[in-house]
Amino acid sequence: MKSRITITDIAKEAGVSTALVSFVMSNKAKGSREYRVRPETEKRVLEVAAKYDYQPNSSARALRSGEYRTIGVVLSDISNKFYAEISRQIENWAFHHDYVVLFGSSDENPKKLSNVMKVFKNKGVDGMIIVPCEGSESAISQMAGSGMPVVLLDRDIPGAEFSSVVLNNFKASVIMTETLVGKGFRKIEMISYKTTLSNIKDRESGYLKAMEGAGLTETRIHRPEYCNYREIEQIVLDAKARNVEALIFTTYNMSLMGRKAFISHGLRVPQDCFFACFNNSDAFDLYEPDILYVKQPIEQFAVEAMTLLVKMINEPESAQSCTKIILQPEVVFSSSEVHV
Amino acid sequence: MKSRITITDIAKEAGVSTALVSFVMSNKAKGSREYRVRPETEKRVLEVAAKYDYQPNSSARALRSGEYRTIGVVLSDISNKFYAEISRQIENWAFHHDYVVLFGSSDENPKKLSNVMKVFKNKGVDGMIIVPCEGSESAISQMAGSGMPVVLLDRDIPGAEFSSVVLNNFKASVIMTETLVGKGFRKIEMISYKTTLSNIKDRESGYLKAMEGAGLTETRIHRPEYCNYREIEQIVLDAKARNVEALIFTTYNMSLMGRKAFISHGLRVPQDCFFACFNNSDAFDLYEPDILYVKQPIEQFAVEAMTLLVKMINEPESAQSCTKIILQPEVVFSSSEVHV
DNA sequence: ATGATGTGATTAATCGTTTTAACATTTGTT
DNA sequence: AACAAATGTTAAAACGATTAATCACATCAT
Repeated sequence: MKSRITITDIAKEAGVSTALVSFVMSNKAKGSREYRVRPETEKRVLEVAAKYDYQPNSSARALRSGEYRTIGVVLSDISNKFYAEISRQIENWAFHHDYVVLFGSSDENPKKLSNVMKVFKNKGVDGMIIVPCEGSESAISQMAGSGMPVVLLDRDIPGAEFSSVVLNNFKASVIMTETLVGKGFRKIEMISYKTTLSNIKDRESGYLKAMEGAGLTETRIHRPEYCNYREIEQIVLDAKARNVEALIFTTYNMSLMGRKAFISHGLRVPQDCFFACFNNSDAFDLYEPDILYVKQPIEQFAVEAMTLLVKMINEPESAQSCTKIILQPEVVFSSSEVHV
Repeated sequence: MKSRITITDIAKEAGVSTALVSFVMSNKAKGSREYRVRPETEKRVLEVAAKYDYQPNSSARALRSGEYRTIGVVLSDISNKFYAEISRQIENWAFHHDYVVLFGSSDENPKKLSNVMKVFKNKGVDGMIIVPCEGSESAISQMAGSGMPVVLLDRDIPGAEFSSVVLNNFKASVIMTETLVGKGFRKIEMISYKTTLSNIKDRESGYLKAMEGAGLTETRIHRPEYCNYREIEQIVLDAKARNVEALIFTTYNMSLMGRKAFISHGLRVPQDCFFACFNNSDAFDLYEPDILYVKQPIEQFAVEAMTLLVKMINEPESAQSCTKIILQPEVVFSSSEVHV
């Protein structure tokens, strides 16, 4: 039973000290004047390491150096398609940058979010990417305050000093509304919900701003109490009765329920009422080429967030100043393409 | 700048040795005769630990004990809805059992799968849950052979001695086919693809078996070369021309393309041709209450796999014998319910 | 009184790295 | 030639836990 081979084995076989092996393996400052290892020694060590497929023990490394090369990601729900896709991109980035990712879901529950963060911190992560939920500000604040690099994703907490990567939801909403106006619709309403989170609030103000800009004073934002199907259905039916020409749904789940209501009651797009939303779904692509939606730059979300986070990790002084990255939205019509 | 507090701090404050603190914290064999700590001492240690919110450093613990309390999960693609939902359940189970989960995607590429497994092993996981892909047998074999507990999920590799948790795909396919026969269809065909993976092969044999059982000799399994939309579309159109009464799609992606083809060419379900598949989609629920599909027991997948894996981790002797868990399928009609 | 047994707690080695400080050796400068 | 600076390399001390071995003491049967 040959057990795992260690740095000592390599050092012995290469005829050098463990320190040298460590220097070579973690080729810190390689190329700089600081890196002082004779090329032939380096070659010898590398050869031995390769021969035994030596990989430094990450626990030992983490224990000694305090670097984990692990990122914690807390989403509201990883089974939500949007977050699942972001997770995929984050994982991909991490894989290519020698990081490893822990995923957790908050269920939109601040207590759960706080617990998951604690578990991650305790487990040892160098930083966290968080999709904040309603009421999670203090927990996140505490975590960031304890020195943990944190980047908010998708949603920002207005007024709070966190680094974040979010879509320009305001602009997206403006473009979307203007597009609808451009198609000749005048009676446009929005279905949203009561929240303090930035992404939704920005979508609301974008709508109002664009309506005002178009000289349309008749605006309306519905904010159902529980956001369940019955409420959404009621709003849709009511809108139809009042001859609303277009409905904008601000969340993925509500837009799914909205589509269901449309279909159940035979509302056709675009003839009866136009349908616009902020996240695409297979369901829409498949059946309705005339839906307007915001194309989320999934990969960019992941890359920007990870890059920013890693920078904060590596340059603690930069971690103090908070950086807000705002991604450009793209508003498109459902492509009718099936992506597989 | 107060740094992380350690076991030594706790020991000092409680006036005991670090060993004692360790005993108390990891209350091994609590209750058994082995656990020899005076209750009042234990209480004192616990109080001090609570006071400082002490959490043992997991790197140090892992380094010394070899236990990571971390599971590696390698799926084909975490952004695939089915796997995203499984991930959610796995994460949930882990959270409640004090484990943490690393997720990775193989992209159905055995080389990538092998790399991700290596990264996970090197990072330190106690065991892995793997969705194998075509050609990954040797890599998984090697990993399992090196002593790493491994449980296959969703797909099994026929003939290989791996523990696994899979659906009874054969039975699902039989039920599905019988249901279609029961609805009066006789000309039923299947759209599958060339593979060695168990789940697909079982679906094929289930279909053939049920058809034979019903005395229907006219069977046909299509196996498109590249499984792209053009091929699927062609098969669907051809089937329509030949008055095929029902089509069974064996994979999620192909069923999406199939639906697309149905819709593009105005085929209605059930009037023109019936549609059956093995994974539900939002898209189907939303628009077609008459689709037949296999309801995958998502939570059971996760719970069974994790339970089995943890058992293998904790009882190395049991890890030798391979356990195959077969989950019961449920075949249902698209519910027309929107789940949010 | 003696040795055996049981109980509660401690000592110190160990896990596999990283990293600081020091040690040689070579090179460069005057 | 003498000393400084640069270049390679190493010894040894961490990092923060776990755990085998040991110890000190009390209890108890003989």
